[in-house]
Amino acid sequence: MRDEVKTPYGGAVPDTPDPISEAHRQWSARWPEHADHMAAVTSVMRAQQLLLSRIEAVLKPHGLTFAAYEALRLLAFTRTGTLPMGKMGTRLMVHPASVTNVIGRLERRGLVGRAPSPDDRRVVLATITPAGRDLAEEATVALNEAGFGIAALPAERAAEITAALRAVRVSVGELSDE
Amino acid sequence: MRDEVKTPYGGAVPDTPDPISEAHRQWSARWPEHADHMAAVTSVMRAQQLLLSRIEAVLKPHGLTFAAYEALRLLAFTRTGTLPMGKMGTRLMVHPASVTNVIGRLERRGLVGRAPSPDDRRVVLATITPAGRDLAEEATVALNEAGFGIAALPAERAAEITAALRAVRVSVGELSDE
DNA sequence: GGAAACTATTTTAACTTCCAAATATTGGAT
DNA sequence: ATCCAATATTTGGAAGTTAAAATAGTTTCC
Repeated sequence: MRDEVKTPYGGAVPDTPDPISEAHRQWSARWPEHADHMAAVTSVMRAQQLLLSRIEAVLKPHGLTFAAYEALRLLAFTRTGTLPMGKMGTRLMVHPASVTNVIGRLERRGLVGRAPSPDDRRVVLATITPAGRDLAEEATVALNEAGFGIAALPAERAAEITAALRAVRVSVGELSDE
Repeated sequence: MRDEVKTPYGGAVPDTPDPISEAHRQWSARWPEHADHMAAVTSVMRAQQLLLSRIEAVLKPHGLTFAAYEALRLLAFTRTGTLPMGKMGTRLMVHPASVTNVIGRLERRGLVGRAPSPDDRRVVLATITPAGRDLAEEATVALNEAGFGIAALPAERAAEITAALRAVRVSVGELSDE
């Protein structure tokens, strides 16, 4: 009886020992000075894919995608539980259209309410409902218990990743160097 | 005259100095033992978003998305320029349906051809055309020149990222520890 | 030789993202 | 007072993703 783990696709298994080292070698042959950059970018892409797939698996039983979870958590972390749509886009760093989309779906499920701002009628305020708060809390507990998909990774390794990637954010100008 | 860079959304600017440190602080207050994992995962997500947006900006003038570029490059790197659809999915680590999708679009543009395998008629072979090769080469040069979106990052920093993320791939079981 | 099991690809359907183009609303300059 | 430029959100459309089901072809094993 085979085990048949039913991996979601983020868990697909490569057919070479380490596809990234492999690609690095290939690149080195023709563009040696760019091979490290290529490998770093590919690593980020692949890590993101793996992590996202694990996180969504944790969230799925709670009926949330990662995008929905982030939106809900953002509102839950706000004192009043309310934020203008535009502000949410900035904080989550996603396109305004995406915010409209996610909040629309959360609204239909009664997890978030939507109302025009009294101060500026162009602005729409999203507000988390009690049900939304409960779900956010529940999902957060689940994610923590799952160690965000990398429970097996020692905390120091995790911190190294954050540090190494800070350089990317700085280089791209998201962060001031300081 | 303001500069108005017209940032694609990956380039949105946060409104706090470092949103990730911020989140780490928030998390530490309630779930100290998970804060590092949370921050690492968030960093990967954010870095991916930033890099993808820069890379797609480089690719756009050539009429390619990143997914399309990867498929084309994979074929171009093959000696014969031909690969079964399934194999492409494995190599690129994407769902078979995505391969069908991307190859379909490339085929319509004459960059790739498609034909059933003579050996096994379940199998469909994708083959890069001369036009496809030219475009792949052109796009690769552009990406190299742009340093894959992180030209400003010293090669050593790039290598650190690859090393740090290898731990994720190992922890998730994509790679054997060796 | 034929039924059953497995494999490869495509289709369908549900989501997500982003961009570009409306639509409103506000606020500043004349 | 009004016109014009900026701002906030939504809509519509192209792409990409995955899961699940449908189709077709191959193998395996009595």
